[in-house]
Amino acid sequence: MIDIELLRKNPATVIKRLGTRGVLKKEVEALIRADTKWRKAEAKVEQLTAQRNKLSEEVPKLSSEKRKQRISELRSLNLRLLGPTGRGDLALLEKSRLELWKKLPNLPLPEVPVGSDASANHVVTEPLLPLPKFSFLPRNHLGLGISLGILDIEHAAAASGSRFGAFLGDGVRLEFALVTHAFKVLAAEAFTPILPPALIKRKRMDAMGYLDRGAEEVYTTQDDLVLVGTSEQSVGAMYAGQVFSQKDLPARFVAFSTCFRREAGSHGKDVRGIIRVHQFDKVEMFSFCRPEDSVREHRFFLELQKRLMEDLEIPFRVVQLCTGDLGVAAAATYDIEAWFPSRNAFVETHSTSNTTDFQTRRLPVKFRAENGQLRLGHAVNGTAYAIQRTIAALLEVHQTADGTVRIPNVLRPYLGGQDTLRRSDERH
RNA sequence: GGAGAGGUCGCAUAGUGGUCUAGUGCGCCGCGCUCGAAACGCGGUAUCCCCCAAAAGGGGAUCGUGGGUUCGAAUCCCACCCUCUCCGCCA
Repeated sequence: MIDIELLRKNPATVIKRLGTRGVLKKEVEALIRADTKWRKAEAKVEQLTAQRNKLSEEVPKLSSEKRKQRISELRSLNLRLLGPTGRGDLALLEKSRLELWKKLPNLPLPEVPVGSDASANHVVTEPLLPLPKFSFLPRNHLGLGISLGILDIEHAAAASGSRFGAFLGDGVRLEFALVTHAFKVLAAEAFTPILPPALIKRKRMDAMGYLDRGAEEVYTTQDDLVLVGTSEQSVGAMYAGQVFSQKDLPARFVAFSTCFRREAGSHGKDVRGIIRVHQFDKVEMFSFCRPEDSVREHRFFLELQKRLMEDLEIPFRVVQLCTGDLGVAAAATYDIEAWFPSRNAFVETHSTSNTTDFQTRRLPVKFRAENGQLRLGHAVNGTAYAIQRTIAALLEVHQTADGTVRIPNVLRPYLGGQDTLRRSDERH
């Protein structure tokens, strides 16, 4: 949720900044009106309540005659308090105010390029590594994975239908190698490793900003729990209500979890292979920090992501999302896009967002500043490795003419020194 | 899933319808005493929201959560959540 104080004090700024991401002026104005009405009603109800409390406190001191009279007065006062102009009305006003409030996305940071959709995104960094040149027609990750025997779509479909995949053999070992490497690199940067729950309470998911727009992406259960689409949601949810000491910030976490997405709005997109599936695994970075540090923390996350991709020797570029392409909770987002030779294109493998106080306000997550003041924290999240997409990119980039795939140096120690992925019937 | 116990201010505890603006102890902060410290004494020490705002101030809500009874609820009633102990089931 955005800062409603800011909206009250400076509505023009909020309208302008949200306008850059496609929020209509009337949506913001509707909230202002609802807020004003609610505040008036709130003041009125509180005044009646104060009066009620005062008269009620005196009851035990009154003589029995006066007491009867006072109690009947209080009964009628309570009727007013609870009636249509009292608390009932207030509850309705509060509800509609909250609904309008929750619908507004986060304010983009000033440096975010303005644009209406992905076509206005800025390429920040061109690939540092040269794009691979092949003397043969490069195969896609799906064909490679199947022929290497590390990817099984067919049997996964038998179990679960479309948009599912299973890793086999070296594919499994490759996943664990990536996970182990990410945890190793990030542990050295003061990230606390965490294996969080993948099912979280609906209200926590709501606080993280994933239910007001895009709720159709979320798998639900019969138990008021929802499946996470990223462990960012789990880690944020875990620290709902937390008050950190300032000295413990930034509080960094590296999480591994399976992620579940319905992909309801992506009809026909990336249907083949493991680029876009209902279930995937991801190592995720998450940090709670001071507001004045979140921009720096966000850049730090981007640097870590670049390093993790460089370690895999996969060419990539960095894209800064424009205002119109930002997720609901994000104030600024960078994507990393890896080179996919079979597509002759870059495909998103990483994303890192500064969500400022949008999520921490509702969770809430605060910290005790050195002067004793209680303040809202900021939250920053970012992909370390999205396993399926990363393996897909790795297969494509490091494929060779004979159908084998070179394993990047950095991963070999985790694989007992193995340097190549080859068909199981070619081994020995 | 079943049985039992419990959830009150940072921690520990008191509180079974109005004297609770939730007491006490510990911790923490400030002041006093002291060369300094300990001890001692005095004062302070939650969060959210509304009004008015420069500040001060006024008001409301919160005793796990949500309902209910009542003029009035930490206290009575109902439902739920969580923790602990045991049983069952299970990886």
